[in-house]
Amino acid sequence: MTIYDIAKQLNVSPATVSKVINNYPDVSVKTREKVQNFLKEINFHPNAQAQSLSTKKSWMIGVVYYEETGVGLSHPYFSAIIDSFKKSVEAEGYSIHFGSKNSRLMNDNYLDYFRYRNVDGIVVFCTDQNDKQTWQMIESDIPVVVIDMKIDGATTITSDNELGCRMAIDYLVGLGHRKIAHIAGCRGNNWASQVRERGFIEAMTQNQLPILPGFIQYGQDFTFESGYQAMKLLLANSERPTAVFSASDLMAAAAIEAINDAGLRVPEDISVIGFDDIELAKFLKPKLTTIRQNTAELGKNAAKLLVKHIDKIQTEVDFVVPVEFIERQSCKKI
Amino acid sequence: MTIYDIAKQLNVSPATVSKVINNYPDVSVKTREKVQNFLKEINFHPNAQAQSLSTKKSWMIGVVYYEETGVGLSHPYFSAIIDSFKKSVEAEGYSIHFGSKNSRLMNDNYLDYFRYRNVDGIVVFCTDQNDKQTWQMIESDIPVVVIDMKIDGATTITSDNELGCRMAIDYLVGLGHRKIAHIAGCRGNNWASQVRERGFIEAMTQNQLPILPGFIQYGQDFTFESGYQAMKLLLANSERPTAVFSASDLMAAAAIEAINDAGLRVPEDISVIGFDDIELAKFLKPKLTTIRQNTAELGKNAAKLLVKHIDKIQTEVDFVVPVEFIERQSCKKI
DNA sequence: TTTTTTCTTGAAACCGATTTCGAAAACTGA
DNA sequence: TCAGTTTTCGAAATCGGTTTCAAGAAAAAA
Repeated sequence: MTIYDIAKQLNVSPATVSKVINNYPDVSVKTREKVQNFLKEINFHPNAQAQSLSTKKSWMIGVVYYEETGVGLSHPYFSAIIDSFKKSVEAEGYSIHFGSKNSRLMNDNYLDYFRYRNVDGIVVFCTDQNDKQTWQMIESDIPVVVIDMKIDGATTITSDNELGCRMAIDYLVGLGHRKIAHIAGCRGNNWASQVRERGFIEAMTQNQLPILPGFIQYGQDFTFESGYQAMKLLLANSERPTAVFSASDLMAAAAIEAINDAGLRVPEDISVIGFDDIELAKFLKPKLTTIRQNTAELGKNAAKLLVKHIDKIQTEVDFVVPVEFIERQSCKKI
Repeated sequence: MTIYDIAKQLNVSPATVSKVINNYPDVSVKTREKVQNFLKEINFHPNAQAQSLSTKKSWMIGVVYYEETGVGLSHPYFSAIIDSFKKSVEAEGYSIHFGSKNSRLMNDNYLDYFRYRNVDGIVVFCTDQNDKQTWQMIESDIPVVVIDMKIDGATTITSDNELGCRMAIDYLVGLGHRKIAHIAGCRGNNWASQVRERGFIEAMTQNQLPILPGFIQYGQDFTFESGYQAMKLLLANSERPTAVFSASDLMAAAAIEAINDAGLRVPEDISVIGFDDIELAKFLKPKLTTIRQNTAELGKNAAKLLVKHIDKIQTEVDFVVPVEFIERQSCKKI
């Protein structure tokens, strides 16, 4: 059933039907009601493709994330943000569509894909600063919002990582710790990882504490396994830390495991603090003290900013979402 | 840049350009190469909407899941399946598009939405058997695959829940347990919950063990909180179980917590076994023995079946994916 | 009542592809 | 060389909407 069929049935023109659907003012009340009733009756929904073709608006938001870094759909941090993002854009009339490198299209980058689909905007997740594809998208004419990374010239949303680091270190210092080590997310271009490492260093400096040699160890893409290795290195260090600040909860979990495996206990021997507050955190033994990223707000604001960007109301903002300190049981007074 | 522009540039007709793009045979080698080279040069991608409009094929797969039951995007079981599903359909040329009840469209059901978008197929997740919307979709002309539930007249994919239950109970029985209780997913129409409860009962019967009064307790949508309450009830029972088979890992985690809070220990006092093998399972103390659902296979086969369905190669299958027994440390010989 | 203004309406062009079908061009073979 | 085939090509219709604009109808002003 098309607007042509409807037009014929009602003895009006397709143009009129279209106008009713789109709430144009130049339709008389009588005609409008006649058409509206009929539309309701047959539960008419226009064809999205035809609509997009002529309006050049698809009401789709493209979503990309980078599987390579292991931060895929199944990472709880990511999926929580997407969940919230989805709800918010839907409230604005958009739907989300996942980017793909498609065998059929033989496209080797996401921008081409999104161009092909004519998405109205793109949200990019968790990537490194040198990623070519991310830059391609940012520099394109399609509105883009980047989550979890600041980039000049792009609209970005991030958690207040500096604050989070300060909270963590101040807390540990408050408990009397002075020998505090850091497990960084990775060595390389991951933005969050770099920022948290810098945040750690700054917070230590502000507390006039030295960072002992070997007290920063690097994970690999925030994974459990790499966190475990990093913690082992910290334990093998000549000086042993009394507290460890991990750049992610997953690595914190790994650290706890490594500490236990070394015959030591958390928090009695070593305090551990994480970052993220994924669901896992409260199931660890001991329950993990951590810095919570507000995934709901991140997703919601990403959506808001993107929609504004699409509507040309504003461009290029760095939006920072507050973090929250979550005290549980993995840290102890020294 | 459209095929018309290209046609003009190359002094051919739009029809010819289209034919080259779609590998029609009736184009001479010379012309074909001329066009192909140019397409490459300008990195041309046709307009998806225009294509869909004329071919009536959108190369999009609709995905629905039910937030109400808490089995949203952020549930690790769900997102792992989607992840695998996504990869498989992309290999076949499709992309995934999330269903939405959209403020703009004012649609109050997913079928209308998917009709509007002209998706080529739909995958439905985790619902109860009486869900009207699921039925609407199944009975529609759009190919549908349902994950995690069997329904007559629909193509479905499920884990081998019966086998999983048998494995769990046989294992516990092998360890000498006779007083085994079950925490069910929920009281109501959830398919997985019902099947596992039945599976529990059958496995107990096969082992000629009685199910003591009050030894089946119900959670609410598999949540932690409800699992905790259920376990508390089991502990308050006049006879105390020596082992608990939980219908999900999350509820098993809750059970462990409840047992500990009651001053008892797992597995020394009570053995606990879960279902799913989500990431969490290996982080619990003790590490959770559980039945692993093969999310990768579930997603992959859902994709395969759906594509076959779309291509009209086959319809209506109940595909069952094997489960795997994962022994960790939450169960002990009695 | 006539003129002017404001409301309604629909014909037609357009969005960017696909596909049919007839005709022209290029080959056959005699 | 010419009739008969086979290739190659493109005009035009189609998919299902939107939007402009001219014109007719109705209402308001004179």
